[in-house]
Amino acid sequence: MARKKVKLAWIANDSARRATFKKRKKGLMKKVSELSTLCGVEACAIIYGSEDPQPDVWPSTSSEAHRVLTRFKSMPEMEQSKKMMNQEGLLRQGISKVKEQLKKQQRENRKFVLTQLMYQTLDGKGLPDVGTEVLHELEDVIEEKMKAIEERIESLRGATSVPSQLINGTGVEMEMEAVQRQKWFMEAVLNNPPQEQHHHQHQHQHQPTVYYGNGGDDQFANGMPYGDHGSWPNHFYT
Amino acid sequence: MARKKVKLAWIANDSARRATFKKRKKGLMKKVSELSTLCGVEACAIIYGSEDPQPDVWPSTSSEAHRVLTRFKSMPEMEQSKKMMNQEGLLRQGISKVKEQLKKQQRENRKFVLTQLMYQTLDGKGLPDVGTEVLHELEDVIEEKMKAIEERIESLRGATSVPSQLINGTGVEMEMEAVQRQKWFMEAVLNNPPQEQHHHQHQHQHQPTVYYGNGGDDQFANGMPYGDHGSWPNHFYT
DNA sequence: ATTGCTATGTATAACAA
DNA sequence: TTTGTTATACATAGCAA
Repeated sequence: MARKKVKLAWIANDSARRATFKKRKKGLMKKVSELSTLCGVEACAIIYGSEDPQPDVWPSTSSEAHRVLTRFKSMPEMEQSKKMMNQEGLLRQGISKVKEQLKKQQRENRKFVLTQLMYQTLDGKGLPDVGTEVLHELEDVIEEKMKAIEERIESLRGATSVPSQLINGTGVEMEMEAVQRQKWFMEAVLNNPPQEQHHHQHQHQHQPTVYYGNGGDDQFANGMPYGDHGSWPNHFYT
Repeated sequence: MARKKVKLAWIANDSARRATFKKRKKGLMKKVSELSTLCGVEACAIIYGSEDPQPDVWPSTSSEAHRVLTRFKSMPEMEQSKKMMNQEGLLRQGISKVKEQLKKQQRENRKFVLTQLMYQTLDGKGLPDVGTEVLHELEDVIEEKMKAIEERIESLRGATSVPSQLINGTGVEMEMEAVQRQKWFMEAVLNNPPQEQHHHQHQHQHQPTVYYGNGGDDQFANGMPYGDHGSWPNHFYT
């Protein structure tokens, strides 16, 4: 069972490496042939086994292979290297991937935090001293939540043909009301000229870690709402 | 959703074919590079797009590609680019940096989620069905919180020489009690033989994204608690 | 080493935005 | 068209015979 994720590195164990090589070579050849067939393009793969001086080649008929190779070699190097997928390309791809993940997570984080904020307020904890931008985001979250609730009600009414009276008791409507109230509250807050926000720089010393970064698209920026850019979740308690 | 078995034949539809070509080419390149890395063999792939006269090629530098091709044609070897190493090094460094951030954030996330969990339980919401490992983590968070509270009390007593009676009313002691209660509750839970945790494989379909990877220290793993690996935050509400 | 098996990791087809 | 998402098909690591 393929239980591990397989470290992308030279496999030291001899027999394991050979086994992997065999399996993967086969798979690779299949892929090349598939690509060639499905998309009707010329393709070629050459693989040298560690010991065998005889490489495995696709396509099988060397005439075809030679055709591809010749075509390749007959073109100036400058042009050749343009589209080459090299280690560098793969690495860049890797970075992008991680960075993408990071951003994705940050988005999810923010949403989670906002949801928490919403429920806290619903619980009567009061809304922390957040900026207008945050309030707008909150609004979006609430809207989304409302929509979800409405859909839930719809499905209850429609799919199972439940009499509307029976929906009482599911708690859905109460929740909806609460959210609705919250929404109005939000609007009220937003329509009030927001006071100047101080940045009590040194009152947050006991907060956990604080990252810098601004959520822009800089190389390695971090967009978590935790930063020093406004008042945030850590203010809720403690 | 890959619902079809994909007939192994030329894809007539133009845009579909292009899309497939793009995806599969990328996958193929990755495979080639993996094979080369894992088994330490020389390999090369050349793919001509149906329109672009420029082929996509692996491996990296044209010199490397040529080396393979040349070997295939029994020709002298070409030299290796050295600039590559530097570039590669820098890129790897970049990946490390981003990955580190990712991990840091993940830790932070987890802590935040745990804190929320703690307060939710304090609010009498009840503890969700989490595993023992999570409970242990919760314990740590609570401990840390207790410590912070105690320190706060100390500073109040010491620094400003406030009579202990006046500390009542700051809410600190009440909170401390609550946390203490919580702690005991935790211990009670922990001492109860934890029920077998099912992994309702197909009951979480509405969870957000699930990444591959297992949170180990693999190349591009993702260790967020959000995944499919247990019961988590999304279960708290709605 | 080879073959066969199966639990997992990955690739990607069909959609959706 | 590109990008993102999800359900499936597919590839293959680790084992055992």
